[in-house]
Amino acid sequence: MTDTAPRPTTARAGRTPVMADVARLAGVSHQTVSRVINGHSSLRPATRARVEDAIRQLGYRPNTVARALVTKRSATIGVIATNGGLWGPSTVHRAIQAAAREAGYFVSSVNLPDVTREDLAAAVEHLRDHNVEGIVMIAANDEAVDIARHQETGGVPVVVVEGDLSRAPWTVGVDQVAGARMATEHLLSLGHEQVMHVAGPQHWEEARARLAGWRESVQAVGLRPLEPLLGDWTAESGYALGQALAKRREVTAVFVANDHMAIGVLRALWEAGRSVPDEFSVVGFDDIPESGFLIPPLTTVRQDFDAVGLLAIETLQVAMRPEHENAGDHGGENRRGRLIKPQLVLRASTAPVPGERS
Amino acid sequence: MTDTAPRPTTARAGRTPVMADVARLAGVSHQTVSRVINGHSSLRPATRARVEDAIRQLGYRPNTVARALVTKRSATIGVIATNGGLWGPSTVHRAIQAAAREAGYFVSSVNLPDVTREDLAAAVEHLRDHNVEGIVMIAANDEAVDIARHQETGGVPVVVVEGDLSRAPWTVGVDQVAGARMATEHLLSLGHEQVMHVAGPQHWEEARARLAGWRESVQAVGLRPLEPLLGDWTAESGYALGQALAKRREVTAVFVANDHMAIGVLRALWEAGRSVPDEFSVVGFDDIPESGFLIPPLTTVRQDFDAVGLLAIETLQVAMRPEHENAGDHGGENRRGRLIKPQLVLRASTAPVPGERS
DNA sequence: CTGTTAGCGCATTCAG
DNA sequence: CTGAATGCGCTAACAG
Repeated sequence: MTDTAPRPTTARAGRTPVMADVARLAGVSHQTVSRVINGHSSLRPATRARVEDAIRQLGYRPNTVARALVTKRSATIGVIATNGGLWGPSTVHRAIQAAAREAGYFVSSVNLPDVTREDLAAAVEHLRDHNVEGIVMIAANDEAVDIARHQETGGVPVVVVEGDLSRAPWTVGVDQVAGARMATEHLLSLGHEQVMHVAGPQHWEEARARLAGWRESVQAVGLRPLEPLLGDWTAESGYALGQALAKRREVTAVFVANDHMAIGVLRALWEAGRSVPDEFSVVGFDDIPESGFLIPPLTTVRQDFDAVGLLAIETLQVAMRPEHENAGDHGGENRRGRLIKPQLVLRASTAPVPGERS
Repeated sequence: MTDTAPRPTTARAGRTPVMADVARLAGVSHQTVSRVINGHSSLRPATRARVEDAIRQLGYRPNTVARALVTKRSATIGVIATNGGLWGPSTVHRAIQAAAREAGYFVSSVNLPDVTREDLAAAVEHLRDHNVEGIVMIAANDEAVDIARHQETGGVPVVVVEGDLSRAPWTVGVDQVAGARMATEHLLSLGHEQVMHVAGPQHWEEARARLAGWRESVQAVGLRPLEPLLGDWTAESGYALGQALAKRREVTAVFVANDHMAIGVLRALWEAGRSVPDEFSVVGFDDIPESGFLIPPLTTVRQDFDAVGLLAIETLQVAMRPEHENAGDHGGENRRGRLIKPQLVLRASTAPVPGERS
């Protein structure tokens, strides 16, 4: 910017060195430098050493932007997060970042406050503009999955993180239905005659899956499922729903769709004087770090988010391979996905129904 | 990739259109296209309209990578988060993303699991490689601030988010000391003879600032501060420390450095049979969404993270202006920063000391 | 007001 | 095994 007299035959001081500077110092052409950087095999060890020396001396670092311009690759993947700071999605996000770094990818994230179709589309465009090689969508609501399914990404492969393999060609996640069943069956096995469900917002696939798992389990023992209570993932909604729940003396057990809502439920039950677990059993979902320290410590379903992150990146790498370029076109034939099994964590918020010994 | 016969005079089908394609369609030079895209003023409305039409027809989108190569700007800012999923930093992170988008920036984030000097340096390099125009560091521990202070960023301005203006040239954050004082003074005003402090990890500036605020307040009323209990931000550590705390009958009030630890403290107190707030008062810090639904609802200090995010981006934009290029060289002369005042949220976990009417 | 000429920093043909 | 040309898609001077 400020050089008025460029000196073409020598590295200009104070400027970040470019490949040509290295070449000059090593006494080779700039292609040769390019070759050692990209680990080309056919190079005399001596020249390679000279070049590497020069690189070190100059503190040269390849310009990723220039490289991306010519290769049309960027070694970066995009992440679209559509969560509002929820613990689960945030944790997955971090796990994905870590896994991506491990795999040598840079990651660019877009956090969407609202999850309208337009915002989502804009995020994809944004990421495409930056030449991302693949995209991971976290906490996909229905709109997000639509975009992924319809391949409205200009050929950029998308891996969706959710608990239903049937909606997008590439999916990874935790088996939500299985988790919900574990929770519900645990409650049932304790002798509870009915198990209520405090559900998450039904435009989230995870919420629907947990509800489905609960319903299946209840029906499996010949019961007619109660009308579920619908929350929005927050402790506040859990509290409101918990107040209603506390009044229904015939109910003695509830499976709450996440731990945050469970906190609200616990509070409402406590306020109403219904002792947990003596009179009432509660199971959550997520195993947030605080769950073991609530009053009482919460029995819940743990999801291995690190595994999800790893799996997401692995899957994306497969999806990015050229032979899968049109994975979406096969209407599901080409589907690949894997769900991780969750785990029930037993704590003090569940107990046999009063007056029973199960 | 697969075109074997490029047709130089016409837009190749199936390829994403470039500027030249638009120019051809509009019957102008590609430079003119560049001008309408960059909102140049001197353009005949007619030509501009023709070009815009062509852009729309072709669905043309400028190639950001190519643009970045020549302008050395990228319209993206980097965010380095060194939190392990803590609620505060994560929330700030989202707020920053939102504010950056609003300001027209793309953001690339790097989440560091470990916060070693090397990792931090690597993250900075990573971001520089991608031509970020500025960097925001969240939840800076001491190593992070060192890097920012010593300008080891190759000229890329860095804004640090923390509660101490004196450590880095550009800082934004919440006034931690003020928040801690509000919490402690509230407890003192309730008539408690002593206020204990459960502190965060002392290599975090926030933790030290909250401790300092507590200590100041205690000393201000002529008391000798007790030896603080040191935790690590987690509910688990809060629980362990809370157990020790419960045994000390002379203590009736505690200011806990964050809400997560406070959850553990609440649980330990409850287990030990020390009723909150009747026998014991507890104040937290953060106001996580669950705080109002704990047993009992937690009195705490709320930080306006959205404001922090906005301020961070504003500050970064100032720092990125050319005249500030060497802000770090002035050894503090050039310092700019602003702290946002926190707010005490009164709930049910605090009450006058037993047998008093304050 | 618009077109022409360069060149950003690199990888990719092709020659030797 | 290495070097010389060519161009990725765009913006920045300069002309006109």
